Amino acid sequence: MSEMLEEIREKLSSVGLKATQQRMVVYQALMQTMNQHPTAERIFEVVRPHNPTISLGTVYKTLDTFVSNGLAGKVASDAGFMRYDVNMEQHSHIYCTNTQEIIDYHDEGLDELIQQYFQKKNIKNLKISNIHVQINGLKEEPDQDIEIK
Amino acid sequence: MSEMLEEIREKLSSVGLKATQQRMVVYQALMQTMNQHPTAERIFEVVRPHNPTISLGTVYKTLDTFVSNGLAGKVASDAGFMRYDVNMEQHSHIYCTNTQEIIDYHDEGLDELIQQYFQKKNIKNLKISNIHVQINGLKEEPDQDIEIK
DNA sequence: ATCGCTGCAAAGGTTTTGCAACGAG
DNA sequence: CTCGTTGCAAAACCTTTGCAGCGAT
Repeated sequence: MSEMLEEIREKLSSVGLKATQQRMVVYQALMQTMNQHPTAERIFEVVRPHNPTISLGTVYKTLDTFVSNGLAGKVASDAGFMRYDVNMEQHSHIYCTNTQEIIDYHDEGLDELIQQYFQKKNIKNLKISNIHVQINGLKEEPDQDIEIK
Repeated sequence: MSEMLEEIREKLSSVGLKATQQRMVVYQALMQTMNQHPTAERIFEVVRPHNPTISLGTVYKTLDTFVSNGLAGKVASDAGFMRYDVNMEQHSHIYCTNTQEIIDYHDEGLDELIQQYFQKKNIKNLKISNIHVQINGLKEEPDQDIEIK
């Protein structure tokens, strides 16, 4: 079977976690639904059909385990529930007001620009760990993707 | 008494809302605690002593009314509850990892810089409505304020 | 064999809702 | 007077917790 399973297994053991069935499938589901920035419930829906005995509580626990071990991120959505993200690289988000999508946006040029801006500014008593840009907007053609050149 | 009450009354009627006692005091509390980005519960605590009959449910309803009428903003905190903000000008937030504070940060230079950056970039199918910068960091001296020159 | 993980169900905390009584315009 | 607003309590919602049994190392 795919070497992806092996990769996940390694990822888990690299942070000292047992490679249980549940963790394997939750991690896979996170990867599959990465661009949806899924909720715990969503992961549960994805995983359940092929793993009928997994419980929602376990999904929550598993996701939190990933977060504490740096394998995933967790962000509060404005609708009041949590969304998870396996994309651990520095990146920003584009929120589509009309389609409700959250699109990952990685742009080194922008990151550098902002870093430099703050270096020039003289900020006392704040050690900046990271900066996150949230772009709100709407798709003019909801059915089509956003193109960035 | 202060002309502030009159200002609030006007603000309410300008969006077509009745100036009830409860709305008046909730709005005042929002202003008083502006820099704390209060939760509904916090507003309730502030308001309750002087208004012993107001209920938490009313605070929630009132805050939501303000949000739908553009009188306040609502943001999900990473701890899983909502925080409210009467500062309706375009502004960014500094999150202090150690003190849990959320500090308003308004910087036209930064806003312009980012606007220009995106104008130069050629983005198709996205109409940007606004951009919000979230700066995460920690205070080196938790007891003292952050200074930005 | 051990110790951590899972599943279940119950509890927790925040926010919403339904409805009768109230009050601002 | 009228219709929107309030207060209360119950419900809804998402997430966490406790614990007995299970399973990965």
